[in-house]
Amino acid sequence: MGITKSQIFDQRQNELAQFFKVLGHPARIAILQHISTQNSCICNDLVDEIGLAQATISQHLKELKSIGLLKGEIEGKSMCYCIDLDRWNELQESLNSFFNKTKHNCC
Amino acid sequence: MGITKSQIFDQRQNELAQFFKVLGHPARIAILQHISTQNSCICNDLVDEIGLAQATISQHLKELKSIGLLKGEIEGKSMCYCIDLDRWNELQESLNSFFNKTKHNCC
DNA sequence: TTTATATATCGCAATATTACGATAATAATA
DNA sequence: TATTATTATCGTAATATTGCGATATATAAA
Repeated sequence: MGITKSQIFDQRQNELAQFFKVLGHPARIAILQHISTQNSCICNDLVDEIGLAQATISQHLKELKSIGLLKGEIEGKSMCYCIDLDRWNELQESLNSFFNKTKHNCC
Repeated sequence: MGITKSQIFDQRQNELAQFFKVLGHPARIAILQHISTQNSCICNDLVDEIGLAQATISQHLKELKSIGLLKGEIEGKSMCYCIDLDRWNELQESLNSFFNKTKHNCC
């Protein structure tokens, strides 16, 4: 197997899980943290900073883009990757909503 | 490869990522949601409710236990799995702290 | 135009995850 | 004690993820 049975869950559950999944890698956490400490955010910095190969960083950036957390603009010969603040806040709310709705104590 | 280079990240980054990773599967989201709607929380219910095999549910429960989100007590011949509310709140705070510290706009 | 720089994508190998049937372990019940 | 019910674990197959070198692409600079 190895394939997640997405069809037995609803869209909200799949989306929420996908979002958590993308954040579920230390390199992607580190990338977000590094970007947030900078005023300019260029991929090349990340390769030196994080210590993974350029191809690997590029792949992680792609996943962060896939859930809308990063937006990238071409700036000269490099890319300017930044956190999309609207999406960031939206996801934080979405996630807090899950936490607040789900918490329950029975034991 | 396929192996995450945890050693190049700090403990906080690895922990945070691990936490996100465990929540990054729709079955585990569904399990938490289902448990939170019940006063008694028994694994056997989950198998019918979620639609995955008993062995699979048991595996997912184990992962949720691994980050402390669930606590289980033996109750007769079945298990009572519940959300550990202290840990739940702790993780929610930890996660909000990450979101609040990391958000930044440069573009 | 040529060269250098920056990023994305492809292809692959190693490892991890997901799912499940079979079976073990444990406790209640007949 | 034998049976039934519930959950955990083992073994395995299918698929996904991680990471990287090689290469393609695109822009700036020489």
